[in-house]
Amino acid sequence: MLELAVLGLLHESPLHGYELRQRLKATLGTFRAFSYGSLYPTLRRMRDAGWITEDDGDAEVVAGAPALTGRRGKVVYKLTAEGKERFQELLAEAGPSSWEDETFGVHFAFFGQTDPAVRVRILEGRRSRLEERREGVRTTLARTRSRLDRYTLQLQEHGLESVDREVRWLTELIETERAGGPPPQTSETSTTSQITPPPTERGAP
Amino acid sequence: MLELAVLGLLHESPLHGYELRQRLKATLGTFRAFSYGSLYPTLRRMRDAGWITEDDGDAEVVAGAPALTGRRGKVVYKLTAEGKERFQELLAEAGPSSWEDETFGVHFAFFGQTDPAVRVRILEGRRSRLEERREGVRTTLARTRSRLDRYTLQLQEHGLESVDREVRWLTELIETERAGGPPPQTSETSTTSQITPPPTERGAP
DNA sequence: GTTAGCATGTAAGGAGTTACATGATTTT
DNA sequence: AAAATCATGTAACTCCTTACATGCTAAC
Repeated sequence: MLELAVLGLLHESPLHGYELRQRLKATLGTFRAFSYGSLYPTLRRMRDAGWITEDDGDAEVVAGAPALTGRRGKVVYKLTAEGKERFQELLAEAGPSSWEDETFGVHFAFFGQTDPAVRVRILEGRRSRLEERREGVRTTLARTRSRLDRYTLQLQEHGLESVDREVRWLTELIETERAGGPPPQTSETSTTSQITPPPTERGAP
Repeated sequence: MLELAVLGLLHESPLHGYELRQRLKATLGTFRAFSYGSLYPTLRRMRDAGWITEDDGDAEVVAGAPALTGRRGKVVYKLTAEGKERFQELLAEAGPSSWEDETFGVHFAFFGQTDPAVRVRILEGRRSRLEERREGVRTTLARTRSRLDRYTLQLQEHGLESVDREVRWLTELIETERAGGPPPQTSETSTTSQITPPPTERGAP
C-alpha cells in the first residue's frame, strides 16, 4: 500500500520524507491518508530491502561549505534499480490486491505507469468486485427491507447509489481504455509492453 | 467499531455468532464487513467485560431431552444491563470517533436508538469533516492540477464528486432532522428522550 | 523572541485480516 | 454418502495510528 505509493512517487523524482507525505496527500486526494508514524518506518524498511537509498539533501545547498557533518539535514530518498523493478512488479499485479477498496485508488493513481492491458484487467476486476457486492446487498435488502428502520434503509440506499456511481465511472473508463488506450495496434498482437516508459509524457508542458 | 455494532444488534435481539455476522452484513451493507476472526475474539472480550452473556441456544430446541451436555451447541449472546449502559454511552458520543470514515456508518446504522440532538451533531460533524477535506483537496488540486496526469486527475475528480454527493446527502438529512426530528414539541424544551424504546415496532407483523 | 511550519523519528498499541482447524446439520 | 453450509474458534500477522520526543528555520 504505502510501499507502492512511495515507489510510485519516488519513481517520478527523489523526495524527502516530509515532502513525500505532501505528495501522498496531493496524489491520493480524498480517499486515503498516511501519517508520519507509518511513513518513516516504511522508508526504513524499504531502504533495508534495498529499494531506495538515502541521500544527503543538503549537499547541493551548502555546496562548498566546510564539513558540518554532524548536522541533521533533510534525507532525500531515491529509487534504486531494484526499487524500479519492485515497482514494475507491483504495477503488473492484477489481482484482488489491486482492486480492493483500500488498494484500488493507489493502483489507479499510478495507471500512467501501468501497462494498458493490466489497467483494463484491474478496472474490470474492481467493477466485478463492486457488482458482486451490490448484488449481495440488493438480495439481502430485498429480504429484510420491511424489518429495517428509516436510518438503516437510508444507509443501504446511499451505499447502493455510491456503488452504482462507481460502477458507471469504471464502465466509462473501461470503454475509454478500449478505444483510445492502445493507439498503435488496431487488432491482433496486444503486445503488452510491460516496462517501456512512454518517451515523453510526464513533464509535458 | 465492531463492539458498537455488536451491542446494537444484540440490543434488538439475542443472537449467536454466525447469525450476528449475517446481520452485520445486512445492517452495514456496502460499506463495511467483518470476519469471524475478529467477531469471536470481540465477543469473548465483551463477555469478559460483562456486557454480554452466553446462553445455551439449544436448550429450547431439545426441551425435555436428557443431558447431552457434552455437545457443542450454538452459543447465543445477549446483552446484560451493563451492556445496555455501555451501548447508550457509545451512542451518546458525538465526536471524531463517531464521524470518521470507518465509524460513521456504524453510528448511523443505530440512529434509530440515538438521541435526536446527538444525531444532528454527528451529521454536522461528519459534514464539516468532509467539507474540510474537500477544501484541502481543492486547494492542493488548484496548485498542482497542471502537473497531474490523466489518471490522477480522474481520481481526484471522482473523489471530489463523491464527497460532494455525501455532503448533499448529509445536508438533506440534517434538514429532515431539524424539521421532522422532534415531532412532539414545537419549540422550547427539546427533552432528549434518551433510552425510551418505541412501544412496538421491532416485531411488528 | 516567539509562534508556526518544516523535518525526522520512536514506542506502544489498536483493530482488524488470513489461514487454519474442527465439527454439526442440511441438502442433493 | 458427498457436498454445501452452518457454526465456533485460534495463532500469527499486517498495517497503520496516536502520542511523544527532538530540533531546525522562517515569519511576525
